[in-house]
Amino acid sequence: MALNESYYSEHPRFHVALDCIIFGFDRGELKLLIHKRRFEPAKGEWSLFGGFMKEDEGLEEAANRILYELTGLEEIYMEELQTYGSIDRDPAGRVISVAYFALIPAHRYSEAYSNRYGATWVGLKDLPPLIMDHDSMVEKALRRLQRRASSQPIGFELLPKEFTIPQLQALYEAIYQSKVDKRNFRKKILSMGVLIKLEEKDKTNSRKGAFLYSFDKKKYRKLVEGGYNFTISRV
Amino acid sequence: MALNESYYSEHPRFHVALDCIIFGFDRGELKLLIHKRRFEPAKGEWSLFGGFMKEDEGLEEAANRILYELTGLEEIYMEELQTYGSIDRDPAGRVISVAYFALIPAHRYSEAYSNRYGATWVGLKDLPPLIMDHDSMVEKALRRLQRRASSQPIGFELLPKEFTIPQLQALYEAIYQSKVDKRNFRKKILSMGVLIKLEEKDKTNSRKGAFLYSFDKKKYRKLVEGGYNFTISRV
DNA sequence: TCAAAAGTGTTGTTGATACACCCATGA
DNA sequence: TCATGGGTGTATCAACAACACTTTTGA
Repeated sequence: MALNESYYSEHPRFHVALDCIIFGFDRGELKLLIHKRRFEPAKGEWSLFGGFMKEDEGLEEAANRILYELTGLEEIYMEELQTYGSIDRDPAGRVISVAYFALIPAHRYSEAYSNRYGATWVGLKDLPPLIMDHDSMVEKALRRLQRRASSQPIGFELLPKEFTIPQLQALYEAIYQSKVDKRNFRKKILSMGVLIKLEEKDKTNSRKGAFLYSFDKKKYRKLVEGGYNFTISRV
Repeated sequence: MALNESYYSEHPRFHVALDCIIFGFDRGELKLLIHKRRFEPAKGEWSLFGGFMKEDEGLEEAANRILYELTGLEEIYMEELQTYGSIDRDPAGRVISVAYFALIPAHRYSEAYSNRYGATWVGLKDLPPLIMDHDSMVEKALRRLQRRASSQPIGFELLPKEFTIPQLQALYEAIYQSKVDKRNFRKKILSMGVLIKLEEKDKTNSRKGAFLYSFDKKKYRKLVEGGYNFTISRV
């Protein structure tokens, strides 16, 4: 800190906040975890989850802390989305906010946390207006999700360890917000050879039941090392 | 500011800096604009260009200011790369740095600025070690540039308004760091219909001379609106 | 027995790749 | 006249898109 003072002290300092755009997939719908803000300004309005960075933590660390506090989950998929720093983005003062985009397996998110923090899963189509620039963060996050989903196997972050192909397809349809051809989808995803077919079927959605699969992370890693490109086309 | 005090004042504040990864293309080589740092810590070592954000400017504004001060150029292609905020990234104190990735037409960059700021164009392959986490910024920026170049027509940001196809191809080869087939490249780029063939030839590189082209921005915009996807494959 | 979701192949089209020779020109 | 870089076309292959019927089973 002594150094800090001597070299940089003539420069202004800013509050640094983090906002998390948290996606989940539940009942065939892509959802966002939001809540009603509990402090001024804009108390009571819908908002993303966020918090201020502390003196003794790094950025990523802070984002992980906030996600952990909110969900009790660790090792969540998370990446930086963008940093927002307009002068007047927060009416209560100058705040630089780093937006993070996270995917959580909704089934692992417990109600207990929901009650504690007033968190609510809201379908993307039923999203209320959010405070400040949070709407544009969500918009950008969705575009990022769409791009990522088509070039990296991140869909699996949103599903249980064991899932069916129709479930996976429904997830992609929710992300792309468009229908996908059943046969082509199966062919493509299975041809990559990164799904492990299990013995059991899941019968919650049909009488016939659909086979369960799991994602073979190791095999995927090897493919990537060999230059393989995961792609699921958008239309 | 009154509000700021009342609501947020219990939270710490941080220095916010910006670092610019500035690419240029000159003599068939992809280059980076760097300089020897003029203040402590790490004075005299190679560094990206950067600066601290001021109280009365937004993030993008600050990035544009820094680029303008350094190059005298406006309307430069620029996008946020990532925000770096490890606790110990700067030995002199806690600084959150937002890294920006910029493309400038090297031919428009004047020597005058170079002298004033000690700026130097260095080929990517001859890059000296940079201070702090700047090396990883550059690495990430290069990957970003490669991805962008293959899906958006940003190559033109690095070339003069009028350029030849061999020049354009050399640029792509420099970005991808690999050779590209001449005939396939031509076919692909011309089939998109966003290049306008001019009358003149450029004879600086061959006796025969190569026809000059310019990029048709309007046509490109229309194509994009119609759902067109610019792609130039990587290999 | 029937409703509802799971599962299955083929064909045409398109885009990517690989590849070798002639052209124009100034020195 | 020749050395240098500019310019051109075709054939093969892989990936994508379109498309309709059968299977299973619980109610």
